[in-house]
Amino acid sequence: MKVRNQKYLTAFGENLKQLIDQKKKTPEDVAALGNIETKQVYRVINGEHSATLSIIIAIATGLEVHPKKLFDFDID
Amino acid sequence: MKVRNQKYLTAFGENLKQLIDQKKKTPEDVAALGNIETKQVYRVINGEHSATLSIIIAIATGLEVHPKKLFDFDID
DNA sequence: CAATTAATTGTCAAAAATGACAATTTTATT
DNA sequence: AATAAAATTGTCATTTTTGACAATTAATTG
Repeated sequence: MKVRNQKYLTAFGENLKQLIDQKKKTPEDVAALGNIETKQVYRVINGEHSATLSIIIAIATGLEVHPKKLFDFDID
Repeated sequence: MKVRNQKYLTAFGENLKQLIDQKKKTPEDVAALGNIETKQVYRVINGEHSATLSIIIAIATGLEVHPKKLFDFDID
């Protein structure tokens, strides 16, 4: 992965994890509803990958939240 | 490109274009400030690619807007 | 309208993300 | 503690994005 903004990716993953918990879902639930691999969800949670827009939208779909919710946090 | 959600990518690009105009910037300005290639910005505007989170964040940086602004629109 | 500059797109190698399944680790149950 | 089930991570081939620069098209100026 291009380490352009690892800090942001980590924060993004933490926020995603919180949202999943708040929704009382599991990464598997999200993946199933979003039609992607479970591993992709974990990769994003862990900040391992700079996920593509397609995956991000799929996760929002699987989470049943508006995509902007995934970005509704601040760093530093 | 994986054609998982071309419709969304197109809408995302249109929204981005509007934001750039509103900010009275050019794709080149955004790219320069975000430290990415100008072509990347055009690719996203045109919905050609499912851009990575890194690129999306770089664009938000270059635009000087909060990343969630890039997702603040609805489809259909 | 020619010439110069700015804006946008093409190309392709290199790098990175995705998908599919296996493997491992963790958690729950007895 | 052992077993079974669930949750999380590893691997690697395939597909896709990114970066760098060239090439083209559009806009502006003289």
